[in-house]
Amino acid sequence: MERTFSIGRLSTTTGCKVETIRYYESIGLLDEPERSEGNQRRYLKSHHERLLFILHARDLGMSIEAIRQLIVLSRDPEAPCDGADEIARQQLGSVRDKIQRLKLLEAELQRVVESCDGHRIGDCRVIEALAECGACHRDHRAPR
Amino acid sequence: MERTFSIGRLSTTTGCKVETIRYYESIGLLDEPERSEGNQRRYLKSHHERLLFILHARDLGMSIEAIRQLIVLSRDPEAPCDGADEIARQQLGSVRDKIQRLKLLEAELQRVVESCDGHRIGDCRVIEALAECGACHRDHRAPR
DNA sequence: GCTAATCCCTCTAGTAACTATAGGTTCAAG
DNA sequence: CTTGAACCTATAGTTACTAGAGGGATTAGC
Repeated sequence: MERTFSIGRLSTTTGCKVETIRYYESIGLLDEPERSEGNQRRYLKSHHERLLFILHARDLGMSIEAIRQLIVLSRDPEAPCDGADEIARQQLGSVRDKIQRLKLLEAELQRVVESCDGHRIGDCRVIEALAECGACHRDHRAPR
Repeated sequence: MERTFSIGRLSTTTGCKVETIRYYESIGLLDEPERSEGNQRRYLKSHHERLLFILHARDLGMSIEAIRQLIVLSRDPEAPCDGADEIARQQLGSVRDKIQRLKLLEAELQRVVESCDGHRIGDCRVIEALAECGACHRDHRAPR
């Protein structure tokens, strides 16, 4: 019989909170483990591995749904690999996209921060700068 | 009397959904407008300006709480401007931080995507690559 | 073998920042 | 004056967890 361990140990060995582990089980990402006589969860090494997979993917910004799809895909080694590859590529695209948008924000915030040189709100342009459109691409115009 | 306009018009002139406008009112970011005889909201230009301010700040990644603080600050033009400046600076710091972290992710995802050259899941390394630690700084180790 | 401390259980509700739905009322154009 | 779009409130759902209450289980030390 393979050695088992408690939810607390799974937590400390993965850096994932106990509540989060139970949450992942409740939404079907982690298989339900066996239970002790007293109804406590007893995990196997396979659970540890699966949880690390989930945590890494989350760290990389993947949604729970994307991870769920990867898990489904991985169950069938004969399936074409395009699906898994595609999910990772999409994620890469969205990360690059976020970087681009954040860089625009950075420049804009820089402008906002630099616009302050007074010492009273009345003289400070931070709030004014935020009220202006600046680099904003929002579709708005005067009401009428 | 200043001209007033409906919530629908405020929505189309700002690009903010009707529900979101009502939501901002409910949490106290937008002042409650007057109502028509039939209880419908009637906005003034000042509401339009305030909403744009909120939307720009949100676009720049500020939390509702930060925006609320800016609004409170702006009500007193004699207040020292450090508060407003500080909020914008914090935001700038957190944006720079996010960019840094996303760049790390980008490199890691690039690695994951490049690791696929098979055509069956069994040969594809995308899933394996995600199961490995790679650049992860998570505090985990084998369970015992 | 017993007891205290620690761990674990379920269930419910809360978080941010909206979004959506249901069921009903008002407004404005023709 | 009718009709259809726009509006109203209230409630519940979304994502990905986190926190709390009120209990039972396990384990380390004596």
